[in-house]
Amino acid sequence: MPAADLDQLDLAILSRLQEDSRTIAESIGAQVGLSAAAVQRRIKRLREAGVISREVAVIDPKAVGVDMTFVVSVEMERERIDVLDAFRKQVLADPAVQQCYYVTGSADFMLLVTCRDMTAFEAFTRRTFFENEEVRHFTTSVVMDRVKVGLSIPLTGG
Amino acid sequence: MPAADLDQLDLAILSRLQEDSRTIAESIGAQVGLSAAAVQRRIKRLREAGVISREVAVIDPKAVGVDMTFVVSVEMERERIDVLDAFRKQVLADPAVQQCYYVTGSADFMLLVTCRDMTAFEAFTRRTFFENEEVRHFTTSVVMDRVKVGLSIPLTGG
DNA sequence: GCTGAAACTGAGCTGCT
DNA sequence: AGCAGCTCAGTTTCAGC
Repeated sequence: MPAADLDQLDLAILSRLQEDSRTIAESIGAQVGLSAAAVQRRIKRLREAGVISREVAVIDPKAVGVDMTFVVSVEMERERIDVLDAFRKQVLADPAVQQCYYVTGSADFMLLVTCRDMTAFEAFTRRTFFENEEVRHFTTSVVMDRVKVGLSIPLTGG
Repeated sequence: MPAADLDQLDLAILSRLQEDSRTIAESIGAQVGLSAAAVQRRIKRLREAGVISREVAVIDPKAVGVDMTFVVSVEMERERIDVLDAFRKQVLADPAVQQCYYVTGSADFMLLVTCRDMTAFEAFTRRTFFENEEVRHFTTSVVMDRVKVGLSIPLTGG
């Protein structure tokens, strides 16, 4: 859903909601100079237009005993559409894979993987890479610190 | 806030909320076999305990005219605490940086950067890398496809 | 068209059992 | 934990700009 025409008020509303989706409309309205009802109407439109694609709870990984994060770059044997699509489907179905990007450069895919422990990660590498003939090479980096974690979009400047 | 003691009901609730934080308690209760009030009480506890760290709106980048994503690996000149901390602060303050991880391996940091266009990305590389004496090397991969984008935590198995 | 005000609906909260 | 009532945010209606 590309290029909905958004004015400055919409951007201000989005900016607040991507920080905290539970912010009440009255608070946003007070900031941007709109009534609560007007803000809610805009939010509803933004949702229906797909500008707000979803609203999610972010869970502290440590609290649920998932404490390890890995950045994995993957190089496929051949860049064939069916091979790439098969890999896409595999990572989409794998709950350990938080994020997957198809990228230019020497690597084909960049993965962000979370696991309970090293054993779980080894199980992941086996099912994802070693048992896949089409994976030529993969490189793992262990995340020591999640310096910044977000899905926020830069709405101003950028 | 590590290792709150969560039972299967809590995990089921979290599982729903990290997909859609607007799911009403009654719907979750019907699924897990709890009253709406009980679900709401648990959600409140999960928030207060920090298990649910935040609730955010996910915005479609294309809808706001931000259409380019990059994966950037960064190698610092020296691994000194003050140098690393300074870089941390810089990326935390930069709205173009969605995610930043401090990692093991040849690279020191992995960044996920979103920009409106190539010009904006060039401006980012200048202010972040070229004007920073401590950055030895950086490698950019252009994201061609966001195969999977999420912050969800694998609550089962994993 | 989009706004603000007010009435309506519905979900979250709280006290009680 | 469940139930019932209360509270408050979101929704809809309406009139006005």
